[in-house]
Amino acid sequence: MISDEKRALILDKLADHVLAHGLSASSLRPLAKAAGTSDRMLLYYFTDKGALIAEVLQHIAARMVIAMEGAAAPQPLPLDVLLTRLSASLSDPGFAPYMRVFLEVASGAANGDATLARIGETIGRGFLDWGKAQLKSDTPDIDAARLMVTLEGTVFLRAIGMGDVCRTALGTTE
Amino acid sequence: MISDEKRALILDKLADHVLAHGLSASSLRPLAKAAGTSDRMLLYYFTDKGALIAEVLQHIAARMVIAMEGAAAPQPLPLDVLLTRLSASLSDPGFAPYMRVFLEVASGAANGDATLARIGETIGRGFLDWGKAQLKSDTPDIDAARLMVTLEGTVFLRAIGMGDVCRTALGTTE
DNA sequence: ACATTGTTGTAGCACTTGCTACAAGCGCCG
DNA sequence: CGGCGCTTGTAGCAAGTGCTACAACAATGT
Repeated sequence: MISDEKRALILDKLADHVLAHGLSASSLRPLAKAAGTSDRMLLYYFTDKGALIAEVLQHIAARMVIAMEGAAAPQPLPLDVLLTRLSASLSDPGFAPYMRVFLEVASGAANGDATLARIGETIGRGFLDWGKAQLKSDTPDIDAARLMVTLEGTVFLRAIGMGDVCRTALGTTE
Repeated sequence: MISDEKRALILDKLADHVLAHGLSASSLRPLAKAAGTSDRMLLYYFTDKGALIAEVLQHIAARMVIAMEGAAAPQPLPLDVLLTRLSASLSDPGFAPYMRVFLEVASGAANGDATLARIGETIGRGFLDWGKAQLKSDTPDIDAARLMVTLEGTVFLRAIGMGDVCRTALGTTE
């Protein structure tokens, strides 16, 4: 087998590459080069390309959770305030890559990839729960769902150059 | 050159294939088979794969506009009513394929494909205007933006199996 | 010292990708 | 009829895809 540290190190570099270039540019040889090894070895470590991608995405999700904890507000906030705050965070250059791959995962899932669908849902549910914890609301479930829907909508629209529409919808100027 | 009718007929079949199988499964040879011709001929008709995809997506967008006109309400509706109506329409099996490729276009755009970004924005702006025309509102621009953000959010979330969250956010039961 | 086991490099396979060279067929005008 | 240009089929290329066979190496325990 392989040592856990080495595996974690490789996963880290693989995650970097996927976050920087997207899933569609993540075939075995580029990934191997990014991780400082060979495609041959990647398959030795992860058996399958599917398994590899699954692990890398889990790794990326874990990183995202950590990044989100750093972005958490000190106390719960009402929906509209949280919306503008998080909407700004999501377009932050440190955070945008996560949204890009999240979007790519969703697209793959919509096209029938069951693995991507499963991972996407896991990430999404985590995000939803995290949002609910940030919310000050009498109806936390409903508001968390609204938060989530709106935020993913802005991710979608910003991807096609309609960030202005997001700003209009949220009533923000910057 | 090629006759306009023949071109339109081929575009139709290409659009069918893209709507059914997605952009990622739309390489030249499958597309050619779907259109009843050869990859050689597709490149003869469209010069480039990029140009081909661009034309097919425009064609798909035009079809979507027609489909949306059929789904228009007889008179303007307030935001919340329109939201539940359209949200249901978007998951309709006749409409969902358009949302799937729209999502794929957005994902490609987010990953740096300028052509997809341009086409995605064109489609999105058309959708936004159409929504505004359906709205009964004192602040049509704001409400149209909110409509759009929310709808695309539901498309995103449904792709990863979180349709329940969409229902919670919109307060619908079915 | 030796055999066994785990790790790695080299080379390659079978396939798909977008695209092209070449030539054969086609109709059309002189 | 002859030539000319538009259309189309055959075949193929160079690059990239996931994956594998095979052998060499290193480590390790007996």
